[in-house]
Amino acid sequence: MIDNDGRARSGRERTAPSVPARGNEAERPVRGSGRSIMRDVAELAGVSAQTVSRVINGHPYVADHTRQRVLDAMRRLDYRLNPAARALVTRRSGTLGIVGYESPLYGPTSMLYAIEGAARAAGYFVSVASLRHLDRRSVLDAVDWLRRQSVEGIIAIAPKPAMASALAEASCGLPAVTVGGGCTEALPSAQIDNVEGARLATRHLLDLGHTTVHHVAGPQDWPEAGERVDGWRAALRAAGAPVPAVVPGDWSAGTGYEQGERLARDPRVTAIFCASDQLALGVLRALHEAGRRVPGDVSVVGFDGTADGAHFLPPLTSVRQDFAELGRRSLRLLLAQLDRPVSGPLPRRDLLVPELVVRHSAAAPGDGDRATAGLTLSGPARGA
Amino acid sequence: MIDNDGRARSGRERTAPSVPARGNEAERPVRGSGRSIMRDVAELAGVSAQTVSRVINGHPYVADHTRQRVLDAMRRLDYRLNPAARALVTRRSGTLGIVGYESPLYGPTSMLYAIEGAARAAGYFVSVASLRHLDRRSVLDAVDWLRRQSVEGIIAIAPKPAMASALAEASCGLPAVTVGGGCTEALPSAQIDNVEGARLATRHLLDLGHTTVHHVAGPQDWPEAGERVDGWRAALRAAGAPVPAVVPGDWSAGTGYEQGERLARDPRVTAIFCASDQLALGVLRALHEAGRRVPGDVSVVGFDGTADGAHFLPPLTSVRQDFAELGRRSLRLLLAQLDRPVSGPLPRRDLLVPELVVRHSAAAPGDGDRATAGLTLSGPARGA
DNA sequence: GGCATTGCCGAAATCGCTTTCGGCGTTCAT
DNA sequence: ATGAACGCCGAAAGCGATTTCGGCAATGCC
Repeated sequence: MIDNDGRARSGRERTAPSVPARGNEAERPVRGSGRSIMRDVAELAGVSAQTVSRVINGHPYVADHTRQRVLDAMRRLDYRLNPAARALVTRRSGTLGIVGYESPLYGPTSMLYAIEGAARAAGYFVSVASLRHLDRRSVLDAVDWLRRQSVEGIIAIAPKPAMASALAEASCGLPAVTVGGGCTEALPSAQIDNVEGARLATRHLLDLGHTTVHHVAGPQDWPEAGERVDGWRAALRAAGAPVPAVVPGDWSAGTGYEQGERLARDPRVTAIFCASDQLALGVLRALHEAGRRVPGDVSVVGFDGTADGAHFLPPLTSVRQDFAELGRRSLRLLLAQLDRPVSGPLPRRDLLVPELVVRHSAAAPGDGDRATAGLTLSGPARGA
Repeated sequence: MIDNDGRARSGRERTAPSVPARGNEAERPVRGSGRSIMRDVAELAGVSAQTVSRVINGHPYVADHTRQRVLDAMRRLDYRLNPAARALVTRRSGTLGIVGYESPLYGPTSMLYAIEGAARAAGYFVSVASLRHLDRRSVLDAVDWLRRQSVEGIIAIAPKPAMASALAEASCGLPAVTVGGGCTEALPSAQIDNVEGARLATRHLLDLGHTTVHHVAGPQDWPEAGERVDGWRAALRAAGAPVPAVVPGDWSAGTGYEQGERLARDPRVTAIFCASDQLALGVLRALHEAGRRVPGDVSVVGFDGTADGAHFLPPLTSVRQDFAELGRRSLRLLLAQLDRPVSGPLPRRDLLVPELVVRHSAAAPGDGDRATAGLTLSGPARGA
């Protein structure tokens, strides 16, 4: 066993056990610090390393008793496979990247963990790259950073189209999906069906007997806000109801309050659909201050279905977005790309239909005394 | 170049360029799909692979013009280092793990991204493991999962002591820190100085002239809640003020409202310190309904300093926790452990002193008319 | 002039795993 | 009886980087 340069090869022979295998650990504890490698397991089990590999990877053609011996040895040595070594040879890192952004909003933050949970169930690690700003440049940097750790796919929690298209550009050759408002033709995406959600909310108010519904919208440059406007308008048109001017806003309680004050002064306003629960919170307060009872004088419906909404006064009827499910769907979209890189047409857009959560902020017009009497005195409802 | 088994070695020789280097790509595009490896760069630059390595790792003893040639080659080939190969030999994955949990609370969710940002600045990847439940078992699983991808250290966003100690146990041998409420002797941690924050809030109310301050607390099994009780009590004692019974609660607006109703009925209550902004929101509403003006009749101070608080009615004076900074501090603690694994005594507990954000919900007792006159009519303040 | 030092760079070994190739012994079909 | 097929397993060759060891020139010092 002499190499062509004349030097003896270092201790790789199974017949030279006295040569320290790694580092300078004089003794290798049988029950060790998780530092054992596949060869240790193989030796202890009396098989070769690749049989151990076969066991780990669930290959067939391993005798049951051999498998047992290997598994025992793994347990005794507290063996942990080295993912880097595996990744090196398989060319698969086993990790997915998530591009996320810090936001005071309820939705985006709760999706991340859901995605991770689902990814873990599918055997993938998840690493994140955060966005400092919601702009192109940040997305490009984040994707580049994720590529550097050779993620196998990327999910971007991207509320704006500019971000989605930046992802499409930067991820070239890498499976990627968007989730949330921003989406682009180039990439599959999972989204809430905002149009349908808004329609649900509006129709609910119409069905209760309101002649029309006013809408406090989200920020103009977020597609989700626009879609909710569309749904609201469509429901109104379908019912032959007059379509009031959109009340512009952002997602915050602050502007909800401001716009709510204006709406409160208009006695013809009996139903308001808000693009977010926070908006609704502000509107609710403004109405309350103006002496207009909810839902007696004015009905209000929100959008988000946050847990806090159940504690508003009165408990807020809202359109619940299941962010966790949305996260899981986006992962499914990504996994589909991963399994068959060039498969048939995948759904480009997985639309998750939201659900109306009826609580107590919406009622028939003029139904005030009966509807609110109990509510105002009792605490907030405990519903989820 | 014949191996001892008699078979010719496969194409590793630089003199056999016709042998495809990898896979079956017939031609290797100079401007390629990021699939080039270090040897390609070396060839193009006319140097050896380890010189390329030296350039990448910033080793000295590389001539300037050589370095330039290598950098040019890297650019032309769009070369990306294979992290798995590096990790395999360096035994460092370059990634950190974060154990987080999904929560409707404002704080925990915003720390994650801050930590990631700081970690990226320090050259570390970040991968996450989410907790389905806030219990021991989940923490153990999450840490195990992170270990499997050989993270170099772990930060746990753990609000309860049981979780911190589970981390301490599971992370054995791996640098780890906790951030947030839960902490254990065994692990360093970064935390808000809740005692000082509560003292700040209480003293602020006392300084305004209130004879005492009532406290609506957070959930009993969260240390953060307990610490805030301690700080409140300490401030009261230091001022010689009577110490009312703690009003128990959790973090939610719902219980804030419930407890607020009770407090509102007690005319002696002129100042309330709430353990969270959400709690304060509920209290505010209860007071408003009871016809007690804020801050004219009753002053209220929250804890969190959420952006929404600036839009409460009236804008909420609160104790701001800088979660982003907290995240960065926890990372610093971890990095310190990483650089010198057995260094001297590190700060076991990095206490971040929060800051009182004075808005308009607290004033001198009986100061009602002047203080609220303008506020009630104007919109919510625009302060951060 | 001789020798050690310094600056720069290359050959080979190595990290721990998977893959490819092939070797046995049994069983099955012919 | 014989060849093929199958079940089970091992040897060796990588994956693409870093590390160790060493080589060669130019320089500094005695």
